[in-house]
Amino acid sequence: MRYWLIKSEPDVYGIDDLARDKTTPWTGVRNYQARNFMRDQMKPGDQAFYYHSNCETPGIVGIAEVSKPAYPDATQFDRKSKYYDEKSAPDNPRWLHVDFRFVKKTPLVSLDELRKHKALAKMRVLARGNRLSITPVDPDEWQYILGLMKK
DNA sequence: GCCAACGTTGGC
DNA sequence: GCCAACGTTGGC
Repeated sequence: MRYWLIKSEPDVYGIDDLARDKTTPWTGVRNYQARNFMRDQMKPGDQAFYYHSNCETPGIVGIAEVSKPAYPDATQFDRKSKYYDEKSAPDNPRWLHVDFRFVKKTPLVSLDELRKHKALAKMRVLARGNRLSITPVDPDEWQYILGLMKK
């Protein structure tokens, strides 16, 4: 089982939306690295920190769990979707995604807070200029952050 | 709203 | 296969 961090903008689809929907297809990822993580490494049961980006206080706000392994993203074939990709062939879909299930909301662990801890210094999400919306989290980092939430 | 950093595209 | 131009991300 692996740990992840997934980013989402609260104005687009935040933790409260996931809490309401219970599960959601993680569609719209159009980055090969992020796709490969979902396609090649994510398994049902994997846990992910839910991170709010592009908002007043960016940071981790909850936990989600992979509920369905990767399958083709329907939005790539939908001409009306902003995620439509004319270069993707139905018999060889370019974009895949997993489903996530809501686990729980957590106390906010802000980006500022994450940066304060040496144990987390290597986290991909903290790297300068990082834009990847799905990043792996080490088990040690996962446990450490859970610890921060208990304080 | 600005802008640095990054991924992708396309001309050559 | 290089690399300039472009579009997007996301913190501030």
